[in-house]
Amino acid sequence: MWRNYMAATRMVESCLERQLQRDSGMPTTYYEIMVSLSEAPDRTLRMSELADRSRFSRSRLSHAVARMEQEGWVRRTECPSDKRGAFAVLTEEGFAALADAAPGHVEQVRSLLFDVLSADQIEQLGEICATVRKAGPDPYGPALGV
Amino acid sequence: MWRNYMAATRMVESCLERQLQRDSGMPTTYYEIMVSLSEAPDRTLRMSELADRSRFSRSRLSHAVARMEQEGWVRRTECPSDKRGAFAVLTEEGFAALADAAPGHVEQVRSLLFDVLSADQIEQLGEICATVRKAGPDPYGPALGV
DNA sequence: GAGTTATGGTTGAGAGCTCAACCAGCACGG
DNA sequence: CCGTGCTGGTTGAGCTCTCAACCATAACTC
Repeated sequence: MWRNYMAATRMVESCLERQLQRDSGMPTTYYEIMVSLSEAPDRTLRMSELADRSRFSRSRLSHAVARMEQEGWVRRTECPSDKRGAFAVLTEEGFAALADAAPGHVEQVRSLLFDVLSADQIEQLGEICATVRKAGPDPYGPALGV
Repeated sequence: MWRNYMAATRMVESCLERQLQRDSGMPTTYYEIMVSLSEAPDRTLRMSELADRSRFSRSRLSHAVARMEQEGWVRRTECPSDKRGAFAVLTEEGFAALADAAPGHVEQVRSLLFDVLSADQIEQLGEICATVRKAGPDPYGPALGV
């Protein structure tokens, strides 16, 4: 059962990663960051807020945003009220790239998971994931600040 | 529900990776490779066989084994019947390292997943994973030979 | 206010992964 | 046999991720 779990989750993850990389030239990480930004007011978020939402370490986010910035998808601006702080802003290009990537990605998710499961199973899986998530350590990641 | 799924599976994966790396200085990848080897007769497997079992690309496996070899956990030997071929053999040190790592890892799996779910849920999850896995592309990875 | 500690964020080195290119050795057709 | 194509496996470049160290600013304490 455990091996089944590993195999299944790995497969899903791997397929998603591959599809997104192939069709849109971005890792799922970046996709998720852009999704978070796109949902924020002004498509803008503090770096740390963004890190918390996506459950990424600050370091990881910093590297990622650096890369995305040079891709033209994101811009950094400084925070007036706290001079250490930084905002990340999703650019028009970024939004466009996201809009372009989304349908394929969503479709992949559907076809891998939702299409093959019964309504009951989807419900069950939701329940299970919620439980696991709540039971787990929080934050589970590289102790907050890293 | 989808976000729940992502959060939960990521959390599990991330915790496992971290625990293993911290306590035994190896990524889960290597752990799995060694498990496969430890279960094989003579703790020996052809590279390609090993790749198939762990669902890793040949390239990935090759890099991994190279690293593990210089860690002293694995040895390569050549195949007499097919001079292109190579065997990977789990060394005594490798076996010891695995034996050392296993309890903590297993405990982590239990505490993250099995302890928090009801027997029914575990059953359901098993069913779900089996379904997803069978429905997915096979092989899903970097088209066989890469 | 001055010194200390905490917080926001970045940086660099090291490690693993992917992808594409590659080199052997094998197998098959003529 | 000899070429042509497969198969087993390796290699190197480029990318992301982690971890630890770091800098600057903010907040707290006396």
